[in-house]
Amino acid sequence: MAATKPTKILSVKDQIAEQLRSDIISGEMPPQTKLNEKELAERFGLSRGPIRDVILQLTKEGLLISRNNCGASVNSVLDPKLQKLMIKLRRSIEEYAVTELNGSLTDQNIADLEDILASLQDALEREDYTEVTKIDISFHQYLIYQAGGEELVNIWYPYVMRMRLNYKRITSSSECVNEHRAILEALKAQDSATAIKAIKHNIK
Amino acid sequence: MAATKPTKILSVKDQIAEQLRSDIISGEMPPQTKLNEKELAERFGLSRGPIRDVILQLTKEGLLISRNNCGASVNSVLDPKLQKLMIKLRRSIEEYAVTELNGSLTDQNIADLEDILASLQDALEREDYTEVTKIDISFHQYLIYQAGGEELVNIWYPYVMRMRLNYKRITSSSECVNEHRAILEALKAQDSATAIKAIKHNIK
DNA sequence: GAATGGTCTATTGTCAACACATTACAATAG
DNA sequence: CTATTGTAATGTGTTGACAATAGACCATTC
Repeated sequence: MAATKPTKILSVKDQIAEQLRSDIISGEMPPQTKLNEKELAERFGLSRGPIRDVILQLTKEGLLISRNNCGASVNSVLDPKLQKLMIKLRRSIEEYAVTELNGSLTDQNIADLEDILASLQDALEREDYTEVTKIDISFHQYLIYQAGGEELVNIWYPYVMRMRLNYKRITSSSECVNEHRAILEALKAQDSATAIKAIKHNIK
Repeated sequence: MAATKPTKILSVKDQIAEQLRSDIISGEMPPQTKLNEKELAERFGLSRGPIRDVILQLTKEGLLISRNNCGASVNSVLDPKLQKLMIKLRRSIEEYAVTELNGSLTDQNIADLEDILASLQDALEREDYTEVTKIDISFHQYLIYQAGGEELVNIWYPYVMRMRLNYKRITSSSECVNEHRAILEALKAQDSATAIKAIKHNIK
């Protein structure tokens, strides 16, 4: 069999969730925007059932806020104190990940990460900042997943989402690629201390 | 108008979720147990819709694990390394909470907490350990909610659930009440350092 | 006998219609 | 004119029926 790149297969709900997350992160749906189930169902050509599932999921992720019988709306920015706490927690998780991964990354893993960095660079040059944000997240997610599997991704994800919600517009300079490259290089060199420093510097 | 104690009103889904959490924490549904939607729907006298919502919610909380088209099952215990990480993260959150709450608890808050401790004592004497666990959680939840609202509770909750999943049987000695009383006393005395120490001692 | 392929059943995913709650607005009483 | 109550419209919660899928079982082939 040809060693074709495994095409990611996503469930319907995951695709909808992905789309809505993009809309929220890009600022297309600012905080307080109300989500109408019927409307969304028509937009995606589905019934309300799957939409409701997605809304529940995004609510647990912290992007939306729902009240009984009153629907869901895009969550607003966090209290600065809570924001600081979230940054601290996310850092703890990512420091754990790079520590855990130190020396256990395969050549394939490194190649994958290089690919992600390449597409990050590409998106930056196209000035597609929504895409930049998504790729940025996927770089971190790759590390988290390798270190702790789906379980760890699930507890990590809400922090990223809330942080993204707070910095509406990503400060997308070329630093972005450099910061991530620094992390990758430290991991390749199996230099745990430098990797942690690089992660800390990237998460802010 | 009479100042009756406000009776907590829970949505149907929240009640189902509460029941399932109890079943899982009590060990009645050990890890790997498969959840059958139709079965559960009949048990609670509902259709599958709300049940599906609850399953999704508990999955996000980490109690269940779901795969596409294959249903959900009770999640298994964590890798010890991840468990240690979760304890660290939960401690960070609770330390934040007691620090934040220092000096800002109202008399009503303190009375509420005293009430919770009283029912904890009561449940212990009845040797109803599932109830003990639930009240234990509600004590902490009260603090978290006061410090950071629903938002903070939502990110805190998964840690508690996963920790409960790991210690199948609560080590329910009378220490349990004492540890919580120590936290409350430190808060009453507005002694932040002692409160943090007490929290740290309680979360393990 | 092991492996491949094809049914069959149990269970989940999706849908459209109905029941109910909430909100906004209009009608009425004071 | 203001406050309260009744009513209509909008949108969410729930339901039961239908479609699609995964896993088990059996037959067939090499």
